Amino acid sequence: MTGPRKARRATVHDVAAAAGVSRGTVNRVLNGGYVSSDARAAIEAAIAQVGYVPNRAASQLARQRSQAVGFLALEPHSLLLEDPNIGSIMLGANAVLSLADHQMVSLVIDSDRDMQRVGRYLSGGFVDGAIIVSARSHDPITRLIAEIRLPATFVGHPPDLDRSIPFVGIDNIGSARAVTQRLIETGRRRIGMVAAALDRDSGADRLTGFKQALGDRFDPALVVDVPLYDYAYGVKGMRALLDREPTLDGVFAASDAVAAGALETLREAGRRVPEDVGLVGFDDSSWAMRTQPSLSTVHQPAREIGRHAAESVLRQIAGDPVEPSVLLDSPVVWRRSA
Amino acid sequence: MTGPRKARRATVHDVAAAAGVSRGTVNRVLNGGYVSSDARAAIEAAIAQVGYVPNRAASQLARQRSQAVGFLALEPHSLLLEDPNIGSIMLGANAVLSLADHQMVSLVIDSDRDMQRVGRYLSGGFVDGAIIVSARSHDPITRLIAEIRLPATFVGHPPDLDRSIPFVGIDNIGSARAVTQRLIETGRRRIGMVAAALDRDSGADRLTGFKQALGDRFDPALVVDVPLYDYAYGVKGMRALLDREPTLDGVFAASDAVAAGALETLREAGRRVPEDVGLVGFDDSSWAMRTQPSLSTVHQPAREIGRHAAESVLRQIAGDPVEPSVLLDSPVVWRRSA
DNA sequence: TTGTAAGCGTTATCAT
DNA sequence: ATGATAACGCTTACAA
Repeated sequence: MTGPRKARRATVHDVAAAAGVSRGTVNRVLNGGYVSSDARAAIEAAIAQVGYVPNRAASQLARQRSQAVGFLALEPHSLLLEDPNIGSIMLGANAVLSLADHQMVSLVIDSDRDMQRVGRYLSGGFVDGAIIVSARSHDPITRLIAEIRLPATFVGHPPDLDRSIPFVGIDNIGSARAVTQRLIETGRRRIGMVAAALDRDSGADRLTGFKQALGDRFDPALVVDVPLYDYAYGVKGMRALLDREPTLDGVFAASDAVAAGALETLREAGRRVPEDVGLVGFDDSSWAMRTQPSLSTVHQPAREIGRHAAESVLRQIAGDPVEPSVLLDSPVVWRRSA
Repeated sequence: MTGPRKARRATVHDVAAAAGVSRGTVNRVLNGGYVSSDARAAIEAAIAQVGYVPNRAASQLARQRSQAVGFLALEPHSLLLEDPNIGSIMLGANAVLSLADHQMVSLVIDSDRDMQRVGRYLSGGFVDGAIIVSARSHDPITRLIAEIRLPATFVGHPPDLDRSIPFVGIDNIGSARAVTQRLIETGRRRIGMVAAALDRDSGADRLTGFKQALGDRFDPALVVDVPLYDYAYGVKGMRALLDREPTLDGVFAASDAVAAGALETLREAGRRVPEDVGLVGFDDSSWAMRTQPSLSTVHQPAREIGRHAAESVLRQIAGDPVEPSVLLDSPVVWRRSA
């Protein structure tokens, strides 16, 4: 219970002394190399005895790499708290980084101050690469990364992408088209959309897909848009839509959270789903299974996305060629809401 | 577009050369100290000109500290994906660390391999301290932290706490008692509990509070317990409870997720909430507002918890005294389910 | 197979 | 106010 607040940590030097060999030899048993079994045994004993733990900062400085990869989510806090996919993306990415013996460090950016500090962290050589979720290319971090040529890949398609940074994502347009298409096929005639986050590529693309599916029958009056992928905005958007077009019988909500809000509004308005109105969402997030009825939606292969992003970064770090973009399959899953 | 894969980065040395001064002087403008304004101007110009960015690994090595604090969530992936509070805790912690110019790095532990690697990371001097969410003291990481005397504080009360590590949390027993109490006061006579995660202190404490509130009227037959705080287990637990005691009119679910599952089961069984059965949860997570009706529950001040934890770690790093434990207020919030 | 020594980029001490 | 210079702990040629 007593003792120095911070004991001096044993170094390679101490191990070498304890084992009666040179530091070079110690390093060889640590990092692989030719060592006699006598020496190896002595050194391993010494390591245990003095309680040696390597100092990564020193190693990083000498090697000029950190064996760490940053994971950044660039978004108002809401992302971290609300986004159903981000956790899975992290886990997917971590799984492959872990296998490659890289430490994933996730950095939260929640203020300008954070932005600055993280910038310094990244440029400080603390990570060999980075995975960036939902960046826009005017983000300071994005510029910084391009500038310092840090191996990085985006998750999601930044709108005006810096072509030098690869990305992995899904085909929002195609999936939105597909999900709308089925709404049409199941006989809905007046189909509206609660679009969201049109300032992001994902939001804009989902609207584009919706338009494409409807073709000539597309009616701009049947689209309302809200700023965020969010339950409360789903409520708001659906109310507006219902005001404009009380006879509507199909709705594409830009995300499951939005769909959940829309569902609540429809219920309040006395519309049954799916009997009176067919409703589809996007994301296949935890919302989708929790609503009553469960939501038909587009599945995002979040885990896979994370894996691919990590692989892409690792390849860049290794200096291997990478695909500038990969789009993963995001199939429509039909449940009960449409 | 062309150029070296990785440009050599400018160092203090380069800056010094470009400004025609010594490295010492450069360092002084970087880290504060007496510098003539001439020199300062020249150096600042040189910094911009050569594009100097400090190397944190070198700095860390020299200073023997990293200005970084680790954030670890020790739990099966589910935590990261499901736990509604963890994001808020992170944000709260990050806010205070950020103000103190510390980088929060969150490390995911999702496998034994991760555990090992993170262990090395922590002992490698990459962080000056750590915040640990939901550890148990037999966790290897917990032992390690105690061993290397890394400044750390727990979030949540580890069951058999290593007294040398402070913690911040809430009073699970008291809050469970309070929430059960109100169930009693509103006239419920046959009150059951879907307990969960009894192998954790939070789970066990909530059950204890429940017992305390009921006193003599506590009936062990009205408690079922499930392994995890989870919707699916809520369904399962509630079914079991209903089988045992069809006449029950009040239920305390160990978490909002569990309560949501229980709610669904009650609905399927034709019981109206709150008319036939009063239901309360715990956490005040996003579930609470999403269910129909919304859940009465116990509010966890997650943001505050994060802040306190961060402050505690910073104080330890600074060598200041810290409270061995702080319990934050977790008020009951009444909504519509009871 | 093992030892030696020169870095890696900063910081800190001590003269000047 | 400024300039040398020695750490910091590890890696990596190169010698032996």
